[in-house]
Amino acid sequence: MTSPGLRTADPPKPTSLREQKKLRTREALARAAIRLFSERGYDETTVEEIASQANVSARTFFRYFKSKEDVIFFDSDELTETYRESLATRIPGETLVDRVRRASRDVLRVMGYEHPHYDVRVGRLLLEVPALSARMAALDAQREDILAPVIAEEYGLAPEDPRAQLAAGAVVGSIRAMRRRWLYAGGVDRPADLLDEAFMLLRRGLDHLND
Amino acid sequence: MTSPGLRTADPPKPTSLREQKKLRTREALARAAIRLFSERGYDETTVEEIASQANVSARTFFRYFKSKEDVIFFDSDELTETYRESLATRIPGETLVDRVRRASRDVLRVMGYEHPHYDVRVGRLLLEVPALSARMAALDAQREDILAPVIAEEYGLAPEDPRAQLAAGAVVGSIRAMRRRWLYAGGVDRPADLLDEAFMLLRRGLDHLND
DNA sequence: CCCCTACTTGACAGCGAGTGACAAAATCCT
DNA sequence: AGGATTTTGTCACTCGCTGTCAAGTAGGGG
Repeated sequence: MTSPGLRTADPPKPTSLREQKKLRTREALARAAIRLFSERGYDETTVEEIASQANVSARTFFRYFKSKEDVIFFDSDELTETYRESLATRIPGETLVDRVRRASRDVLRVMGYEHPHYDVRVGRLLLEVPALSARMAALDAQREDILAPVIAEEYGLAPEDPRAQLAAGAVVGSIRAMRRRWLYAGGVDRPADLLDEAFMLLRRGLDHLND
Repeated sequence: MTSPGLRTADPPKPTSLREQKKLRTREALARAAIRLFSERGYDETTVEEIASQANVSARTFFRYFKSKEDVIFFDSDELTETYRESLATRIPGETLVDRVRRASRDVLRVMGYEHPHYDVRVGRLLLEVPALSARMAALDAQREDILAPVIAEEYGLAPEDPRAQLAAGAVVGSIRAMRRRWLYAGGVDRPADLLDEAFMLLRRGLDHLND
């Protein structure tokens, strides 16, 4: 609904000389931004500086990213799609909780360890900088909306049943809590481990939804 | 941590002639802002216009509110305190879930029906306008931090036990989901009713935390 | 009643994010 | 190479927000 991403017409081989340069510029901007953000903070970094580090004008920055914060979230559509597809995939014998956990882990896997959100410094910015935490909240809401009908179907409820929406909210809320813990409780744990712990605890609660 | 509110020194009778005028100005600004926001949207309303409606300069607006969005959240500290105190109060025979529900209802009660957040139009802004949803997320996180040790104590866990934090995240996530439902599913239900439904469903899940 | 002090306000200047318009430069195609 | 297309830089502008400073206003003491 918000960011169209950069996935519009790659069928005709996007590897023209022009496209390569664009890709390099985009990456240079993203790298510079993330480095500056984590070094000096978000508000303390101006778009002018980011653009300068990528040997480009500030105006050009906004041609690649809709906003300053977009440089952190430009691949969020891809991750959301991964989540949706993994949730849609059913593996025989797999419980609902396991399916949700698999989907969450798939998202982490697609992100990869070099993803900026894996950086604890950047991660904290996601919670502390209003513009970023707002995007984060929107993404969580998006996942709730994806998850709710899946839960509803599993329990034979209507897609918009409030109980399913509530359960989805609880699941996403749990994940958010573990994310916060990861970022503030030393930051030593791996996100995937905390995720596992969350789902281990969620299983009992969620399994009682159809009492 | 963010907004000091307007609750600093009212013991020595804040009803001097000067204070009265300040209060009226503050209220005029808040009313004008909320009216303009809900009529024309947040981004479409400039601080200049708000100030003008209150017969005051834009500079003065920022003397009363730290930011444009603060005009919506200036009483959030009071609500957080209500939540904290209600959670700290134990009523004999009351279960934990009932206690959390009571605290949430107390917050709604203190807000009162004339509170801007009761307005569906304003409420949607809280989810859609980045600056506002970021504040909302921060408030939810704050409540999680208040709730987690309460849950921990109830189940004999350490205050920072991840299970308690996760449960708190689930509870707050559930409430957030019901809030979203209230704002988008027609907006006919009363928040308090959805809250009750949420806690009815939460009871089962939460009661299995100490398996 | 007046003046002194403290507080409040308005006007101005300035910064950074973001956008529209237009011209210059790079790239692509033939 | 030349023309069409795309990308980029520059300029100018709006709006949120802040610092500064001078002017205005209320309250207290003489």
